[in-house]
Amino acid sequence: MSETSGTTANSTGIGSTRVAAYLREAILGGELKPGDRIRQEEVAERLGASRLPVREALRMLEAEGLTEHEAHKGARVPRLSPHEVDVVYRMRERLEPLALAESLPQLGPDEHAQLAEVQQRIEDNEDLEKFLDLDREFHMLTYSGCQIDPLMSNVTRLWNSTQHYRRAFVALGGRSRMWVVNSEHRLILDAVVRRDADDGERFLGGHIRRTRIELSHHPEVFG
Amino acid sequence: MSETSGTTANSTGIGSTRVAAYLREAILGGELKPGDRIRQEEVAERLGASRLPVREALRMLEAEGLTEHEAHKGARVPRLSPHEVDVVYRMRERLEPLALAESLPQLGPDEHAQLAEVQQRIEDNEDLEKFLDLDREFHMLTYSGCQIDPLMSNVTRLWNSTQHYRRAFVALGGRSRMWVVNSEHRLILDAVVRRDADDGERFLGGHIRRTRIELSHHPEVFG
DNA sequence: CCTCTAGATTTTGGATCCAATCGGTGTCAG
DNA sequence: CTGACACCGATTGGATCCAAAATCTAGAGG
Repeated sequence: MSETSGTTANSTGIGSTRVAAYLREAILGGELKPGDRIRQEEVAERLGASRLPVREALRMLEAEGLTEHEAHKGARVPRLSPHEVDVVYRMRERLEPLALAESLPQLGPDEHAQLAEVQQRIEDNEDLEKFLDLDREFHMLTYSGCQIDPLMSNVTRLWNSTQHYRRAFVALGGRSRMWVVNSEHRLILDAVVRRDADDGERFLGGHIRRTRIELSHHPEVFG
Repeated sequence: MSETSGTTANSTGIGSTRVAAYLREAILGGELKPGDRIRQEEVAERLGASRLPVREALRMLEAEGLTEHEAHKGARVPRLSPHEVDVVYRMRERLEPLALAESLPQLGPDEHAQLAEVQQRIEDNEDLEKFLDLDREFHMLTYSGCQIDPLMSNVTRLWNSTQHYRRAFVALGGRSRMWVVNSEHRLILDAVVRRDADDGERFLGGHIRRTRIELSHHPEVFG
Protein backbone atom coordinates (compact mmCIF):
# COMPACT_ATOMS: atom_id res chain seq x y z
CA MET A 1 0.00 0.00 0.00
CA SER A 2 2.95 2.24 0.52
CA GLU A 3 3.97 2.38 -3.15
CA THR A 4 1.06 4.58 -4.14
CA SER A 5 3.05 5.95 -7.00
CA GLY A 6 5.39 3.34 -8.34
CA THR A 7 5.02 3.76 -12.06
CA THR A 8 3.44 7.20 -12.05
CA ALA A 9 6.25 9.56 -11.04
CA ASN A 10 5.07 11.77 -13.85
CA SER A 11 2.07 13.71 -15.12
CA THR A 12 1.06 15.73 -12.12
CA GLY A 13 0.76 15.71 -8.39
CA ILE A 14 0.55 12.76 -6.09
CA GLY A 15 -2.02 14.69 -4.13
CA SER A 16 -1.66 16.28 -0.74
CA THR A 17 -4.73 14.40 0.44
CA ARG A 18 -3.02 11.14 -0.38
CA VAL A 19 0.08 12.18 1.51
CA ALA A 20 -2.11 13.24 4.40
CA ALA A 21 -3.89 9.89 4.34
CA TYR A 22 -0.56 8.08 4.39
CA LEU A 23 0.76 10.04 7.35
CA ARG A 24 -2.57 9.87 9.15
CA GLU A 25 -2.50 6.11 9.01
CA ALA A 26 1.12 6.05 10.07
CA ILE A 27 0.37 8.14 13.14
CA LEU A 28 -2.91 6.52 14.11
CA GLY A 29 -1.43 3.11 13.37
CA GLY A 30 1.42 3.74 15.77
CA GLU A 31 4.34 3.69 13.35
CA LEU A 32 4.93 7.32 14.20
CA LYS A 33 4.99 7.98 17.92
CA PRO A 34 4.60 11.19 19.94
CA GLY A 35 7.78 13.19 19.77
CA ASP A 36 8.83 11.73 16.43
CA ARG A 37 10.01 14.27 13.94
CA ILE A 38 8.59 14.18 10.43
CA ARG A 39 11.05 15.24 7.73
CA GLN A 40 9.42 16.58 4.61
CA GLU A 41 11.92 15.22 2.13
CA GLU A 42 11.86 11.79 3.68
CA VAL A 43 8.13 11.22 3.21
CA ALA A 44 8.23 13.03 -0.13
CA GLU A 45 10.81 10.61 -1.41
CA ARG A 46 9.04 7.61 0.05
CA LEU A 47 5.82 8.54 -1.70
CA GLY A 48 7.40 9.74 -4.92
CA ALA A 49 6.09 13.25 -4.52
CA SER A 50 7.74 16.60 -4.12
CA ARG A 51 8.02 18.30 -0.77
CA LEU A 52 5.20 20.71 -1.47
CA PRO A 53 2.22 18.37 -1.05
CA VAL A 54 3.95 17.03 2.04
CA ARG A 55 4.00 20.50 3.50
CA GLU A 56 0.32 20.92 2.78
CA ALA A 57 -0.46 17.50 4.18
CA LEU A 58 1.36 18.33 7.40
CA ARG A 59 -0.75 21.43 7.74
CA MET A 60 -3.93 19.46 7.17
CA LEU A 61 -2.88 17.02 9.85
CA GLU A 62 -2.15 19.89 12.17
CA ALA A 63 -5.81 20.88 11.84
CA GLU A 64 -6.70 17.36 12.90
CA GLY A 65 -4.46 17.44 15.94
CA LEU A 66 -2.10 14.83 14.54
CA THR A 67 0.99 16.98 14.10
CA GLU A 68 2.39 20.19 15.49
CA HIS A 69 4.53 22.78 13.77
CA GLU A 70 7.30 25.13 14.80
CA ALA A 71 8.75 27.61 12.36
CA HIS A 72 12.03 26.41 10.85
CA LYS A 73 12.01 23.44 13.17
CA GLY A 74 9.64 21.23 11.33
CA ALA A 75 6.75 18.99 12.23
CA ARG A 76 6.48 16.54 15.10
CA VAL A 77 3.86 14.22 16.47
CA PRO A 78 2.67 16.03 19.60
CA ARG A 79 3.62 14.52 22.92
CA LEU A 80 1.07 14.96 25.69
CA SER A 81 1.83 14.98 29.39
CA PRO A 82 -0.24 12.77 31.69
CA HIS A 83 -2.09 15.83 32.89
CA GLU A 84 -2.81 16.94 29.35
CA VAL A 85 -4.25 13.54 28.50
CA ASP A 86 -6.35 13.76 31.65
CA VAL A 87 -7.74 17.11 30.55
CA VAL A 88 -8.42 15.81 27.04
CA TYR A 89 -10.49 13.06 28.60
CA ARG A 90 -12.34 15.65 30.66
CA MET A 91 -13.04 17.50 27.43
CA ARG A 92 -14.34 14.31 25.86
CA GLU A 93 -16.50 13.77 28.93
CA ARG A 94 -18.21 17.05 28.24
CA LEU A 95 -18.25 17.19 24.44
CA GLU A 96 -19.11 13.69 23.36
CA PRO A 97 -22.37 13.46 25.27
CA LEU A 98 -23.37 16.61 23.43
CA ALA A 99 -22.45 15.00 20.12
CA LEU A 100 -24.44 11.93 21.05
CA ALA A 101 -27.49 14.02 21.95
CA GLU A 102 -27.26 15.79 18.61
CA SER A 103 -26.82 12.52 16.79
CA LEU A 104 -29.48 10.40 18.47
CA PRO A 105 -32.60 11.74 16.73
CA GLN A 106 -30.98 11.25 13.33
CA LEU A 107 -30.15 7.58 13.79
CA GLY A 108 -32.53 5.06 12.28
CA PRO A 109 -32.91 1.27 12.34
CA ASP A 110 -30.06 0.84 9.87
CA GLU A 111 -27.59 2.57 12.13
CA HIS A 112 -28.93 0.73 15.17
CA ALA A 113 -28.34 -2.60 13.46
CA GLN A 114 -24.89 -1.55 12.35
CA LEU A 115 -24.03 -0.49 15.89
CA ALA A 116 -25.17 -3.79 17.33
CA GLU A 117 -23.11 -5.59 14.74
CA VAL A 118 -19.97 -3.62 15.52
CA GLN A 119 -20.45 -4.14 19.24
CA GLN A 120 -20.81 -7.84 18.62
CA ARG A 121 -17.58 -7.82 16.66
CA ILE A 122 -15.85 -6.09 19.57
CA GLU A 123 -17.02 -8.77 21.96
CA ASP A 124 -15.97 -11.56 19.63
CA ASN A 125 -12.63 -9.97 18.96
CA GLU A 126 -9.47 -11.26 20.56
CA ASP A 127 -6.85 -9.03 18.96
CA LEU A 128 -5.96 -6.13 21.20
CA GLU A 129 -4.77 -4.12 18.23
CA LYS A 130 -8.10 -4.51 16.46
CA PHE A 131 -9.92 -3.42 19.58
CA LEU A 132 -8.66 0.12 19.18
CA ASP A 133 -10.21 0.55 15.75
CA LEU A 134 -13.42 -1.23 16.61
CA ASP A 135 -13.96 0.82 19.73
CA ARG A 136 -13.43 3.97 17.74
CA GLU A 137 -15.77 2.74 15.06
CA PHE A 138 -18.48 2.04 17.62
CA HIS A 139 -18.33 5.47 19.19
CA MET A 140 -18.02 7.33 15.91
CA LEU A 141 -21.03 5.45 14.62
CA THR A 142 -23.07 6.66 17.57
CA TYR A 143 -22.07 10.20 16.59
CA SER A 144 -22.66 9.70 12.90
CA GLY A 145 -25.99 11.50 13.01
CA CYS A 146 -24.37 14.67 14.32
CA GLN A 147 -23.93 16.96 11.38
CA ILE A 148 -22.39 19.84 13.32
CA ASP A 149 -18.92 20.17 11.88
CA PRO A 150 -17.34 22.33 14.61
CA LEU A 151 -18.38 19.67 17.11
CA MET A 152 -17.39 16.59 15.16
CA SER A 153 -14.03 17.94 14.10
CA ASN A 154 -13.24 18.72 17.73
CA VAL A 155 -14.26 15.26 18.83
CA THR A 156 -12.09 13.75 16.13
CA ARG A 157 -9.15 15.87 17.24
CA LEU A 158 -9.52 14.67 20.81
CA TRP A 159 -9.52 11.04 19.73
CA ASN A 160 -6.59 11.62 17.41
CA SER A 161 -4.40 13.35 19.94
CA THR A 162 -4.81 10.58 22.50
CA GLN A 163 -4.69 7.63 20.11
CA HIS A 164 -1.16 6.63 21.07
CA TYR A 165 -1.94 6.62 24.78
CA ARG A 166 -5.15 4.68 24.22
CA ARG A 167 -3.12 2.07 22.41
CA ALA A 168 -0.58 1.83 25.20
CA PHE A 169 -3.37 1.61 27.73
CA VAL A 170 -5.22 -1.15 25.90
CA ALA A 171 -2.03 -3.15 25.45
CA LEU A 172 -1.41 -2.77 29.15
CA GLY A 173 -4.81 -3.10 30.76
CA GLY A 174 -5.41 -6.20 28.74
CA ARG A 175 -8.62 -8.10 28.79
CA SER A 176 -9.76 -7.40 32.32
CA ARG A 177 -11.09 -3.98 31.44
CA MET A 178 -12.79 -5.23 28.29
CA TRP A 179 -15.69 -6.66 30.22
CA VAL A 180 -16.46 -3.28 31.80
CA VAL A 181 -16.11 -1.50 28.48
CA ASN A 182 -18.49 -3.87 26.77
CA SER A 183 -21.09 -3.53 29.51
CA GLU A 184 -20.95 0.20 29.16
CA HIS A 185 -21.19 -0.06 25.39
CA ARG A 186 -24.29 -2.18 25.77
CA LEU A 187 -25.87 0.46 27.98
CA ILE A 188 -25.04 3.16 25.45
CA LEU A 189 -26.32 1.04 22.61
CA ASP A 190 -29.55 0.45 24.46
CA ALA A 191 -30.04 4.16 25.11
CA VAL A 192 -29.38 4.88 21.45
CA VAL A 193 -31.96 2.35 20.28
CA ARG A 194 -34.47 3.73 22.77
CA ARG A 195 -33.55 7.21 21.57
CA ASP A 196 -33.10 8.25 25.18
CA ALA A 197 -30.71 11.19 25.02
CA ASP A 198 -30.53 11.65 28.80
CA ASP A 199 -29.50 8.07 29.41
CA GLY A 200 -27.13 8.22 26.49
CA GLU A 201 -25.37 11.28 27.85
CA ARG A 202 -25.23 9.77 31.31
CA PHE A 203 -23.82 6.41 30.27
CA LEU A 204 -21.40 7.89 27.77
CA GLY A 205 -20.13 10.46 30.25
CA GLY A 206 -19.62 7.76 32.84
CA HIS A 207 -17.90 5.54 30.31
CA ILE A 208 -15.36 8.20 29.44
CA ARG A 209 -14.93 9.30 33.05
CA ARG A 210 -14.21 5.81 34.26
CA THR A 211 -11.72 5.30 31.47
CA ARG A 212 -10.01 8.53 32.43
CA ILE A 213 -9.77 7.51 36.07
CA GLU A 214 -8.44 4.07 35.18
CA LEU A 215 -5.90 5.68 32.92
CA SER A 216 -4.76 8.02 35.66
CA HIS A 217 -3.79 4.96 37.71
CA HIS A 218 -1.42 3.78 34.97
CA PRO A 219 1.39 6.30 34.61
CA GLU A 220 3.47 3.69 32.83
CA VAL A 221 1.38 4.40 29.72
CA PHE A 222 3.48 7.52 29.28
CA GLY A 223 6.77 5.61 29.68
CA MET B 1 -2.04 48.39 8.71
CA SER B 2 -2.64 46.59 5.48
CA GLU B 3 0.76 47.37 3.97
CA THR B 4 2.63 45.03 6.23
CA SER B 5 5.40 44.78 3.75
CA GLY B 6 5.85 48.21 2.21
CA THR B 7 9.59 48.65 2.06
CA THR B 8 10.61 45.02 2.43
CA ALA B 9 9.38 43.45 -0.80
CA ASN B 10 12.81 41.96 -1.20
CA SER B 11 15.36 39.63 0.38
CA THR B 12 13.23 36.61 1.06
CA GLY B 13 9.76 35.52 1.97
CA ILE B 14 7.11 37.72 3.40
CA GLY B 15 6.37 34.94 5.82
CA SER B 16 3.36 32.72 5.98
CA THR B 17 2.83 33.75 9.59
CA ARG B 18 2.54 37.35 8.50
CA VAL B 19 0.04 36.45 5.81
CA ALA B 20 -1.87 34.43 8.37
CA ALA B 21 -1.87 37.36 10.77
CA TYR B 22 -3.19 39.64 8.05
CA LEU B 23 -6.03 37.32 7.11
CA ARG B 24 -6.79 36.56 10.73
CA GLU B 25 -7.30 40.21 11.45
CA ALA B 26 -9.36 40.63 8.31
CA ILE B 27 -11.70 37.82 9.32
CA LEU B 28 -11.93 38.62 13.02
CA GLY B 29 -12.23 42.31 12.18
CA GLY B 30 -15.22 41.66 9.97
CA GLU B 31 -13.79 42.70 6.61
CA LEU B 32 -14.16 39.12 5.48
CA LYS B 33 -17.56 37.67 6.21
CA PRO B 34 -18.82 34.08 6.38
CA GLY B 35 -19.25 32.71 2.89
CA ASP B 36 -16.63 35.02 1.38
CA ARG B 37 -14.21 33.33 -0.91
CA ILE B 38 -10.49 33.96 -0.41
CA ARG B 39 -8.50 33.98 -3.63
CA GLN B 40 -4.85 33.10 -3.17
CA GLU B 41 -3.48 35.37 -5.83
CA GLU B 42 -5.49 38.33 -4.63
CA VAL B 43 -4.05 38.35 -1.11
CA ALA B 44 -0.63 37.36 -2.44
CA GLU B 45 -0.57 40.42 -4.67
CA ARG B 46 -1.94 42.69 -1.95
CA LEU B 47 0.81 41.62 0.44
CA GLY B 48 3.57 41.45 -2.13
CA ALA B 49 4.16 37.76 -1.59
CA SER B 50 3.86 34.75 -3.79
CA ARG B 51 0.92 32.41 -3.58
CA LEU B 52 2.81 29.78 -1.65
CA PRO B 53 2.89 31.43 1.78
CA VAL B 54 -0.75 32.32 1.24
CA ARG B 55 -1.56 28.67 0.79
CA GLU B 56 0.27 27.82 3.98
CA ALA B 57 -1.42 30.66 5.82
CA LEU B 58 -4.84 29.44 4.73
CA ARG B 59 -4.02 26.04 6.10
CA MET B 60 -2.89 27.55 9.40
CA LEU B 61 -6.13 29.47 9.64
CA GLU B 62 -8.05 26.31 8.89
CA ALA B 63 -6.53 24.83 12.04
CA GLU B 64 -7.87 27.85 13.91
CA GLY B 65 -11.37 27.45 12.54
CA LEU B 66 -11.18 30.66 10.55
CA THR B 67 -11.29 29.20 7.04
CA GLU B 68 -12.46 26.03 5.39
CA HIS B 69 -11.00 24.27 2.40
CA GLU B 70 -12.39 22.23 -0.44
CA ALA B 71 -10.09 20.60 -2.97
CA HIS B 72 -9.81 22.60 -6.18
CA LYS B 73 -12.50 24.95 -4.95
CA GLY B 74 -10.43 27.12 -2.69
CA ALA B 75 -10.84 28.63 0.74
CA ARG B 76 -13.88 30.30 2.24
CA VAL B 77 -14.82 31.81 5.55
CA PRO B 78 -17.12 29.18 7.06
CA ARG B 79 -20.78 30.05 7.30
CA LEU B 80 -22.60 28.61 10.29
CA SER B 81 -26.31 27.91 10.49
CA PRO B 82 -28.24 29.20 13.52
CA HIS B 83 -28.33 25.70 14.90
CA GLU B 84 -24.59 25.28 14.43
CA VAL B 85 -23.94 28.49 16.34
CA ASP B 86 -26.26 27.25 19.05
CA VAL B 87 -24.27 24.05 19.34
CA VAL B 88 -20.99 25.95 19.39
CA TYR B 89 -22.31 27.91 22.34
CA ARG B 90 -23.27 24.66 24.04
CA MET B 91 -19.72 23.47 23.46
CA ARG B 92 -18.40 26.68 25.01
CA GLU B 93 -20.75 26.16 27.95
CA ARG B 94 -19.05 22.87 28.65
CA LEU B 95 -15.45 23.56 27.68
CA GLU B 96 -14.75 27.03 29.00
CA PRO B 97 -15.65 26.29 32.61
CA LEU B 98 -13.09 23.51 32.37
CA ALA B 99 -10.50 25.93 31.04
CA LEU B 100 -11.32 28.34 33.84
CA ALA B 101 -10.92 25.65 36.47
CA GLU B 102 -7.55 24.71 35.02
CA SER B 103 -6.51 28.34 34.88
CA LEU B 104 -7.67 29.56 38.28
CA PRO B 105 -4.89 28.15 40.48
CA GLN B 106 -2.25 29.63 38.19
CA LEU B 107 -3.53 33.20 38.33
CA GLY B 108 -1.83 35.57 40.75
CA PRO B 109 -2.39 39.13 41.97
CA ASP B 110 -0.97 40.56 38.75
CA GLU B 111 -3.53 38.80 36.60
CA HIS B 112 -6.30 39.68 39.05
CA ALA B 113 -5.43 43.35 38.79
CA GLN B 114 -5.22 43.14 35.03
CA LEU B 115 -8.61 41.49 34.88
CA ALA B 116 -10.19 44.16 37.04
CA GLU B 117 -8.65 46.81 34.85
CA VAL B 118 -9.99 45.25 31.65
CA GLN B 119 -13.43 44.86 33.15
CA GLN B 120 -13.36 48.51 34.17
CA ARG B 121 -12.45 49.44 30.61
CA ILE B 122 -15.40 47.42 29.35
CA GLU B 123 -17.75 49.28 31.64
CA ASP B 124 -16.32 52.67 30.69
CA ASN B 125 -16.40 51.81 27.01
CA GLU B 126 -19.06 53.23 24.72
CA ASP B 127 -17.91 51.86 21.37
CA LEU B 128 -19.82 48.72 20.43
CA GLU B 129 -17.04 47.62 18.12
CA LYS B 130 -14.46 47.85 20.91
CA PHE B 131 -16.70 45.82 23.17
CA LEU B 132 -16.11 42.71 21.10
CA ASP B 133 -12.35 42.80 21.60
CA LEU B 134 -12.52 43.80 25.24
CA ASP B 135 -14.96 41.04 26.09
CA ARG B 136 -12.72 38.54 24.37
CA GLU B 137 -9.71 39.94 26.19
CA PHE B 138 -11.45 39.59 29.54
CA HIS B 139 -12.40 35.98 29.04
CA MET B 140 -9.10 34.97 27.52
CA LEU B 141 -7.31 36.54 30.46
CA THR B 142 -9.32 34.40 32.84
CA TYR B 143 -8.09 31.39 30.87
CA SER B 144 -4.52 32.59 30.60
CA GLY B 145 -3.35 30.27 33.37
CA CYS B 146 -4.54 27.22 31.48
CA GLN B 147 -1.51 25.73 29.81
CA ILE B 148 -3.31 22.80 28.21
CA ASP B 149 -2.89 23.35 24.51
CA PRO B 150 -5.57 20.96 23.23
CA LEU B 151 -8.07 22.78 25.43
CA MET B 152 -7.04 26.34 24.69
CA SER B 153 -6.79 25.82 20.96
CA ASN B 154 -10.30 24.41 20.96
CA VAL B 155 -11.64 27.32 22.96
CA THR B 156 -9.97 29.72 20.56
CA ARG B 157 -11.51 27.91 17.61
CA LEU B 158 -14.96 28.23 19.11
CA TRP B 159 -14.55 31.96 19.65
CA ASN B 160 -13.14 32.39 16.17
CA SER B 161 -15.86 30.53 14.37
CA THR B 162 -18.62 32.56 16.00
CA GLN B 163 -16.89 35.95 15.94
CA HIS B 164 -19.00 37.28 13.08
CA TYR B 165 -22.26 36.34 14.75
CA ARG B 166 -21.11 37.80 18.05
CA ARG B 167 -20.44 41.05 16.26
CA ALA B 168 -23.84 41.08 14.62
CA PHE B 169 -25.45 40.29 17.95
CA VAL B 170 -23.65 43.03 19.82
CA ALA B 171 -24.48 45.58 17.15
CA LEU B 172 -28.08 44.51 17.40
CA GLY B 173 -28.68 43.91 21.09
CA GLY B 174 -27.13 47.24 21.84
CA ARG B 175 -26.54 48.52 25.31
CA SER B 176 -29.41 46.88 27.12
CA ARG B 177 -27.60 43.56 27.40
CA MET B 178 -24.38 45.19 28.48
CA TRP B 179 -25.59 45.66 32.03
CA VAL B 180 -26.28 41.95 32.38
CA VAL B 181 -22.96 41.00 30.82
CA ASN B 182 -21.05 43.27 33.16
CA SER B 183 -22.82 41.92 36.22
CA GLU B 184 -21.91 38.42 35.17
CA HIS B 185 -18.33 39.46 34.50
CA ARG B 186 -18.14 40.89 38.00
CA LEU B 187 -19.33 37.62 39.45
CA ILE B 188 -16.75 35.71 37.44
CA LEU B 189 -14.03 38.16 38.40
CA ASP B 190 -14.94 37.80 42.05
CA ALA B 191 -14.80 34.01 41.85
CA VAL B 192 -11.41 34.23 40.14
CA VAL B 193 -9.99 36.49 42.83
CA ARG B 194 -11.37 34.20 45.54
CA ARG B 195 -9.93 31.26 43.58
CA ASP B 196 -13.30 29.54 43.84
CA ALA B 197 -13.35 27.16 40.91
CA ASP B 198 -16.88 25.91 41.58
CA ASP B 199 -18.35 29.40 41.57
CA GLY B 200 -16.28 30.29 38.57
CA GLU B 201 -17.55 27.34 36.57
CA ARG B 202 -21.11 28.04 37.65
CA PHE B 203 -21.09 31.73 36.78
CA LEU B 204 -19.21 31.27 33.54
CA GLY B 205 -21.48 28.45 32.41
CA GLY B 206 -24.53 30.55 33.17
CA HIS B 207 -23.00 33.53 31.42
CA ILE B 208 -22.49 31.59 28.22
CA ARG B 209 -25.81 29.81 28.47
CA ARG B 210 -27.75 33.04 28.89
CA THR B 211 -25.93 34.54 25.95
CA ARG B 212 -26.81 31.50 23.86
CA ILE B 213 -30.48 31.73 24.76
CA GLU B 214 -30.57 35.46 24.06
CA LEU B 215 -28.91 34.80 20.74
CA SER B 216 -31.45 32.15 19.82
CA HIS B 217 -34.16 34.80 20.11
CA HIS B 218 -32.48 36.94 17.44
CA PRO B 219 -32.53 35.05 14.14
CA GLU B 220 -31.88 38.31 12.31
CA VAL B 221 -28.24 37.95 13.36
CA PHE B 222 -27.92 35.43 10.56
CA GLY B 223 -29.31 37.79 7.96
C1' DC C 1 -37.00 31.77 -24.79
C1' DC C 2 -34.83 28.37 -22.17
C1' DT C 3 -31.39 24.62 -21.69
C1' DC C 4 -27.63 21.94 -22.38
C1' DT C 5 -23.10 21.63 -23.95
C1' DA C 6 -18.45 22.90 -25.38
C1' DG C 7 -14.70 26.01 -25.23
C1' DA C 8 -12.11 29.71 -22.81
C1' DT C 9 -10.75 31.88 -18.61
C1' DT C 10 -9.83 31.79 -13.95
C1' DT C 11 -8.05 29.55 -9.99
C1' DT C 12 -6.07 25.98 -7.42
C1' DG C 13 -2.46 22.05 -7.06
C1' DG C 14 2.33 20.36 -7.92
C1' DA C 15 7.43 20.32 -9.29
C1' DT C 16 11.83 22.44 -9.25
C1' DC C 17 15.14 25.72 -7.83
C1' DC C 18 16.97 29.19 -4.54
C1' DA C 19 17.40 31.61 0.05
C1' DA C 20 17.37 31.66 5.06
C1' DT C 21 17.54 29.46 9.41
C1' DC C 22 18.74 25.76 12.67
C1' DG C 23 21.94 22.10 14.67
C1' DG C 24 26.12 20.07 15.23
C1' DT C 25 31.06 20.02 15.11
C1' DG C 26 35.58 21.61 15.31
C1' DT C 27 38.85 24.97 16.63
C1' DC C 28 40.94 28.54 19.23
C1' DA C 29 41.46 31.37 23.32
C1' DG C 30 41.46 31.60 28.27
C1' DC D 1 40.78 21.14 30.11
C1' DT D 2 36.68 23.90 29.39
C1' DG D 3 33.82 27.26 27.16
C1' DA D 4 32.63 30.30 23.45
C1' DC D 5 32.60 31.34 18.62
C1' DA D 6 32.51 30.34 13.84
C1' DC D 7 31.79 27.49 10.10
C1' DC D 8 29.37 23.76 7.51
C1' DG D 9 25.78 20.41 6.53
C1' DA D 10 20.90 19.56 6.91
C1' DT D 11 16.23 21.11 6.76
C1' DT D 12 12.62 24.21 6.30
C1' DG D 13 10.48 28.45 3.88
C1' DG D 14 9.65 31.07 -0.47
C1' DA D 15 9.46 32.21 -5.61
C1' DT D 16 8.54 30.94 -10.25
C1' DC D 17 6.80 28.02 -13.76
C1' DC D 18 3.63 24.41 -15.40
C1' DA D 19 -0.53 21.15 -15.23
C1' DA D 20 -5.26 20.14 -13.98
C1' DA D 21 -9.67 21.11 -12.24
C1' DA D 22 -13.53 24.27 -11.78
C1' DT D 23 -16.20 28.15 -13.10
C1' DC D 24 -17.94 31.30 -16.48
C1' DT D 25 -19.50 32.40 -20.96
C1' DA D 26 -21.19 31.92 -25.37
C1' DG D 27 -23.38 29.39 -28.89
C1' DA D 28 -26.25 25.84 -30.85
C1' DG D 29 -30.32 23.17 -30.58
C1' DG D 30 -34.85 22.14 -28.86
